[in-house]
Amino acid sequence: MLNEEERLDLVFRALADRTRRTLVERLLRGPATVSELAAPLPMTLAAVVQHLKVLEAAGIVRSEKVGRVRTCRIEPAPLREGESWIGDRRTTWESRLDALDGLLAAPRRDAPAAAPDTTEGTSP
Amino acid sequence: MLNEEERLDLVFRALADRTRRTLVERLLRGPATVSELAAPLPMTLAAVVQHLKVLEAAGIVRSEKVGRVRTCRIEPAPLREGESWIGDRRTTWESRLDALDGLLAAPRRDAPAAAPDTTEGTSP
DNA sequence: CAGACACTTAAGTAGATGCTTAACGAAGAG
DNA sequence: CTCTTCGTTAAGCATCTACTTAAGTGTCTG
Repeated sequence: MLNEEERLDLVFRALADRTRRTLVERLLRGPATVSELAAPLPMTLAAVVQHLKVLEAAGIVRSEKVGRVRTCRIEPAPLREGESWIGDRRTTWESRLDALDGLLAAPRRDAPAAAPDTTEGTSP
Repeated sequence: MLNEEERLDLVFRALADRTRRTLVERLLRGPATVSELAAPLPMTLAAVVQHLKVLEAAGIVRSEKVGRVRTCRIEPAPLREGESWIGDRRTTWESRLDALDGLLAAPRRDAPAAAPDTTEGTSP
């Protein structure tokens, strides 16, 4: 199985291509066959199949073949994982800013005066 | 200037690498110089500089040189843009599922019976 | 000034990506 | 059974990526 870092690699890499994002948006409206997905796109069906493999490797798309037709649908969990990774970090960032704000807005006499910059800096 | 699609390409591509995600996490704790960022990583400083260029191209990191030292910090807006792209799509997906749920849970006699599958499908 | 320091840039390389064409396999339709 | 349709697979190709080493450029420091 894949660990979290590997899954994030695959999810972000999958989303880092306009064609693949277009495929995702199409699939949000409902399942579709490979041909249906390829039809509006300015490339060969073979190329679309390759993009779908990238999305499947990331777990974003699941597909099933019936007869000669493969039907694809979205699997939302990996998208949620990518969204959360960013969201968690953004939250960290924002609460760090709030903490700094607090320090600047209500400086206490008994606390050390505000440092010139932020939290970090390699100590000598 | 970059349009939205190009910005998303750059943001997701920037996040699709474990080393760059590590750099982002380090910078969330506060600004850091190039050497500080490179120190814990198992690669040359030159490689780290190249990763930082990718992050800067995506707008995720901003940096400023004072004397011979370049200090880097996070710029949260592009992260938010990536997060929103995913979030908006996930919301679409979830409300689509809710709508389907509603149809299945409370089928009305005066409405057409539930279709075998979901919304879409190329009509004959 | 000399030398260390903090990058910067350039060139090279192995491997991945995003496509194409082309040949094939298997399922339905006439 | 033949012909299309739907998809798969392989090969090839130009480009991009993630590094490396090596040779700079400016900036402090003693």
